[in-house]
Amino acid sequence: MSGQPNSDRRTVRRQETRREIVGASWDLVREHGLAGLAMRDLGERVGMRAQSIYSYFASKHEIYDAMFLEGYQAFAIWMADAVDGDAAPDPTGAARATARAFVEFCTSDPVRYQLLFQRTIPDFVPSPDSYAVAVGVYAEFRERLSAIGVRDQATLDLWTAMLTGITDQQISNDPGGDRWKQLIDRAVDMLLADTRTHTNPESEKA
Amino acid sequence: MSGQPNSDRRTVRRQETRREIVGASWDLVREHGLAGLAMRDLGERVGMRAQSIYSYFASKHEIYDAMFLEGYQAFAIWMADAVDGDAAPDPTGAARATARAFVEFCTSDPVRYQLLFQRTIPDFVPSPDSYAVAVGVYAEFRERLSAIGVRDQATLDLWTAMLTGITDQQISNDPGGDRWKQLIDRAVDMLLADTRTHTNPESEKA
DNA sequence: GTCTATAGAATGATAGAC
DNA sequence: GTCTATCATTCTATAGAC
Repeated sequence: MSGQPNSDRRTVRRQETRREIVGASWDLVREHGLAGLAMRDLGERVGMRAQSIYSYFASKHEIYDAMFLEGYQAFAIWMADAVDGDAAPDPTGAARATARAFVEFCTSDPVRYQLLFQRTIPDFVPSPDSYAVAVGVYAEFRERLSAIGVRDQATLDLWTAMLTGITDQQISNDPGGDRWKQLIDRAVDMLLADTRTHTNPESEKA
Repeated sequence: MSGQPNSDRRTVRRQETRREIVGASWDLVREHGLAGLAMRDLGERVGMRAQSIYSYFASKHEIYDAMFLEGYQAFAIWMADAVDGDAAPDPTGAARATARAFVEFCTSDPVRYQLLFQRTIPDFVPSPDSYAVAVGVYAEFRERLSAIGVRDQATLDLWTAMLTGITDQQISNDPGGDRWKQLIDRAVDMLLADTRTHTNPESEKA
């Protein structure tokens, strides 16, 4: 039959354990903060000694890297799902849906937001592979905004500032609540009006 | 003449050294990040052993607390100065000046912004005294926005989200530049238009 | 692959001589 | 008030037995 069945099984088992370790890491950073991830705690959580984890990941940064990659993949799926349901909605509706999806993704898991979109872990740099995925996913998001009418850089910068501003305030000053989230639609309307004023219709086709 | 001249001199000398330590702390956190402040480095910087600093501050948190207080006092002065120059400007001009002053204060010293307006040092809680000063200064800022026409909570939240969003993006993605800062006037115009739409003229006098 | 043992480097803070 | 000496803790990571 197929060659090296033992080897395959081992590979599968190994991948499962790696996933388990990454999953436990997410739990721990949600409890103790992103920088508070300790190999000892992690080992205890998955039922082995801290040193044994090095059989699966060469370093702690490699674990962060796996989380970083997983986070961006989750972001791509989340944003795709958020638009699938709507069959050709009006422009305002589409813009609101995109903005809501983005803020909801970020605030639903503050630590993940921190890992993906803020620079807060000392000395952590994503691997080239993970970074490439991140860049691709970000390009998708940019296209989504482009479809809404956000095309030039300055306008895009204004949108990202507004949406991350709402996100940050929500996370910092009303975690678990919706004090800033409920301002999303109002913010989008405001941004759309501004965008239409500042976008030259001629250059839109460029 | 006056009693206890020796004691007075000692007190003055002591205050000077405390100031020197706090100043060196600012330098160090700008170099190594807010969490990267180490007592050993600090001692080296002020020309004494790390242990000797404990004669001036009971703990590292007490040093953070002194920086926190100093930062809010600097904020109050900065914002007051920013408006003094303008003799009864038009409403839009006043709003722009306030927004520019706020963002400029924050981006001119990212670590200070982090200490004052973000929650990022593990286990650091300002002392009641310092916190009281912070609350007072924040109330002043709120009044300043109220003068611009920002009175209800939701509108205030939208303004803070926009201004901190611009600040965060500027610090994170274009440190030292002005890519987001140059959007301030546009953002203010946008916010003012929105604020006038959402504010009931009747309730403004309330 | 998991363990014990341990290296090696930081850190904040205290005790007590001077 | 400053020093030396030192404690106590925490952490990542490696070596080698089993």
